[in-house]
Order: sequence, then C-alpha cells, then structure tokens
Amino acid sequence: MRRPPYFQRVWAAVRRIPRGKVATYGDVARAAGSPGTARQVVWALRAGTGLPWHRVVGAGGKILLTGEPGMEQRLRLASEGVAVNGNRVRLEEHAFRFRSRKRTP
DNA sequence: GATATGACGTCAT
DNA sequence: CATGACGCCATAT
Repeated sequence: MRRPPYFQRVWAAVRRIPRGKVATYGDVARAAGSPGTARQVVWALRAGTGLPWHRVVGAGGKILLTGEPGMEQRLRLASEGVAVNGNRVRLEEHAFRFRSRKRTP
C-alpha cells in the first residue's frame, strides 16, 4: 500500500491535534512520519483546507505567523482556551503529545 | 534535472 | 533576547 502523499500525511497529523492543544511544526513533521521536514509542513498547511492550522506553532510555542494571520491564530487559540503569552504559548501546558507511531511496521 | 519557495529548527555570536 | 547563517526537504514551475 503506497503511503499517502506527504501532504495528506501532514493533514492527518494536524487533524489529530485536539481542541485546546497545540503542536510544533517539527512535531507534526515527526507525526507525519517524516522528521526534519518542518518547512514542508508549511506547504501542506497552505495547500490544505479546513485544517486546524492555528494549532500548529513554532518551536518553543512561538507564533510564527505575523500580521493579520497571526492575530487570527491568537484569537482562534484563545477561543479554544489556549493562553497566549505575548506571541508564545506555554507548551508545558498545551503541547499535544502525538502517539509515537513509527511508520507502518 | 535545476531553481525557487517557505507560517522551520538549531546553533553561534 | 535579537540576529544571522546553515541545514533540511517536498512542491511548483
């Protein structure tokens, strides 16, 4: 069974992030089965639709989006009960732990 | 195949 | 903490 295309794997990972939780790009990449592809996660997020993209933040819980998009992300996170301090999220409190799923053994 | 893009991660200064 | 540089890598053209 051919693995789903990269984007699809990323979308699946992002969709697993529960409400009120966040994950970093690196974590999403890892959860998608391709560690070290944080930048590609960006492509996937832009290409996708209807994704909880606001639950994806940078390393250390930093909000990387700037301007209006960044504002919207903060609003959306706040709506889900995620406290945003400055442009940072407390990962210790809201980081989502993906199940360590190695690829199809 | 080559080049450009990108909401990154990590380390050095 | 701010900045710069480099590495990494899937897509688009």
